[in-house]
Amino acid sequence: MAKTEERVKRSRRPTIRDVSQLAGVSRMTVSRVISDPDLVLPATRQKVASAIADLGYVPDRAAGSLASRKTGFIALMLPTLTNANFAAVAHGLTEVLREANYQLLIAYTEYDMAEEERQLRNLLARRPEAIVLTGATHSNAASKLLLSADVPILEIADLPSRPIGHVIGFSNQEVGRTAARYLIDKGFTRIGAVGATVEGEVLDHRGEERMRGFEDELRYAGLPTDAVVRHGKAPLSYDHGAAAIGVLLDKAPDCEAVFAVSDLSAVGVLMECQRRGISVPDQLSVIGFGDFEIGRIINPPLTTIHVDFNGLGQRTGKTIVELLKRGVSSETGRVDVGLSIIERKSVKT
Amino acid sequence: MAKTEERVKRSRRPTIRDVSQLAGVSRMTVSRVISDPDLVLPATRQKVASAIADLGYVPDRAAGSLASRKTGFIALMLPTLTNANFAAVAHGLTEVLREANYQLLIAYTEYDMAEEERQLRNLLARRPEAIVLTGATHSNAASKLLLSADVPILEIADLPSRPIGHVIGFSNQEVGRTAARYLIDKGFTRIGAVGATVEGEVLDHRGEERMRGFEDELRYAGLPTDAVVRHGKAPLSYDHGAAAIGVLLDKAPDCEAVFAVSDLSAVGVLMECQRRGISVPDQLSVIGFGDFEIGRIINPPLTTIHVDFNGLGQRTGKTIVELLKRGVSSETGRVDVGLSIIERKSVKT
DNA sequence: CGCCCTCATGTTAACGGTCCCATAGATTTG
DNA sequence: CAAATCTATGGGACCGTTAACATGAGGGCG
Repeated sequence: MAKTEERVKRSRRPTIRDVSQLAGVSRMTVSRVISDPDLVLPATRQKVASAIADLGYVPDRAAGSLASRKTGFIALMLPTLTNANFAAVAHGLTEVLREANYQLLIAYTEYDMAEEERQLRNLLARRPEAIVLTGATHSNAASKLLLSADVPILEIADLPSRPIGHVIGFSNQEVGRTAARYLIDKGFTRIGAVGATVEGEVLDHRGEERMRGFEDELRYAGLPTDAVVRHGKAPLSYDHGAAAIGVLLDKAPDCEAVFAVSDLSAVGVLMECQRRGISVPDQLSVIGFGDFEIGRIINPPLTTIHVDFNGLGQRTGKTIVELLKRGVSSETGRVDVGLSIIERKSVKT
Repeated sequence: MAKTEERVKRSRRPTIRDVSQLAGVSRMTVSRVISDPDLVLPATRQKVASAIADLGYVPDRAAGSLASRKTGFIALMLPTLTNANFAAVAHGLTEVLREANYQLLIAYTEYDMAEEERQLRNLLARRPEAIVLTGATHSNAASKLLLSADVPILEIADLPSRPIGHVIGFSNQEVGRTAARYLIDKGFTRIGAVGATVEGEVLDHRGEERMRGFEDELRYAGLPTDAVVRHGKAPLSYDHGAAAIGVLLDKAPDCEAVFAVSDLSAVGVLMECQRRGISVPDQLSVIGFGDFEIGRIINPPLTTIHVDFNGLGQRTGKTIVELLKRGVSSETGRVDVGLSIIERKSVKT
């Protein structure tokens, strides 16, 4: 009178065992109805399905993960969620992964490398089947953790020279260079830029790459780089641009054209110029990066460098699905999704 | 020569067993070093710690969850991630939950109720210890699932009349009413609004509540509601506002003041007005909702209704931590975080 | 000096699924 | 028509961890 009849336990969540008993089949059959119904006779399937419905059974993926060694998690590490382009990446990624029944595990680092490491450790404990990282700069410890994780690693939104996994991205340096070339070709000679500072633990590597590319190209053209201003810290936003352009104009009042490492900053620049009565593009030309929606709507519409972030997310998702379908493949792909200039009205022609 | 000595298995991930053998202690001791180090003698702790480091051991939370019946997951369901205010909620929530070592599981529905149900089922299979929902309108099946989940449910960013769990939010109707009252008090009599349509499965309940509150207040004041325009579908954005104000002005060219259910739309309205040479606020006053950063930076700065979304997220996080600490408590709290008008320059005084 | 505590650690049995193999009946095949 | 193959289902071990209880060594105390 012990063992068997302790159904007295008041209302825990139903398990697969409860379902199997109610349906009069084995646990394994229930499991099959859930994960691959075609293996089960329609009549049996029906019995099981109604037992599931009656009990309100919801399978426990933690138990399933443990047994099958597949968690269905994909880890995504972002600098921040409060940036439309990163959100777009997450969005595109989800779209694709949803279909394949993967669940995204999102962590964000606030551009802080120590935090990245902590977050990574947390994520790894969940045994993701693939790991997606934004940007290519990681601490040593982080790299070691990643390497020993033994799952596909995807580095996106960058084009690192020494990647540790698959790469799907674009060159942030090239973004900077393209912006510079564009302005130089328009005939400007007094050219500046605004970005974030690079001190401390909290920094925006990808933005800094864009700044460097920009400076390189100015130098290459024999132009001065003294109007390239690093001000405030990531994440960049409208206020950043408004403040930074002030600093820039103090330093170089004769500046004719400016590159902002983010459209958000660029919009801040535009608004500050309106306030100061500086006409864009007549007195100052502005080019941004990111092609945020606001740039299209603002007056004057913002000339910017576009990258298809949503598509980048989708592409990453497809790669992951592909990779996981055909087992481990350690050949590391490298995809450059490229970039394009969107010419609008904020640069004088 | 069987059983014991099959360490030949080439390099699976190390388990707690490997660590315990290397450190010469039991598995339980390793477990304690990880989850509550104070229970273990410093010397032992040290041995274990270095075994962990040597092997690069990372615990498997799926196994841990199964055994301890605690997953450390908190589920968050949002309409979309591409909205700064929802992102801010996620942000505030994470800040708090990080400390307490919970991992956020984010799902988004694209304002689609069928999708909400699917997502909910996925989330539930992960056994979250609490579930956070935005908005208070759910399908019947979803409500049933939620109720039987037997974990705290928090409904946020709304103030439902018949809540199914804890509520931390504000009244979206009150937002609409407040906006209307503000414009009425300013002496306007020809007042309109722009929001999204309400047809089909995909809709923005919370936005619609704001519209209703607005209409109610107009009616209460004896004013016509024919300039309240529902156009396009959620998620709202800049383009929405630009398009919707066109529709509104066709219908009611004499409109003096307009409420946009989202700042994003409001900014679109402002920009479209600039393009059409309509002076804001001289010819048309505009008030928005959400206090998005862009509204502060734009010219003229946007008058809007502010809700502290980041704080709302934090508060939600704290409530969850509190709730989980002191075991199940089924008393359902109700917190109104309130709202405030931010007067800037887009409404004529 | 025996007794009882406390503290550090070990032992055992779950947790809720799925993998792998076995089995019995139905169906094909030479 | 016996053997081989296929189909639908079942049985048991196992995934990696922790809860709960057991154990044994040391310390304080009357």
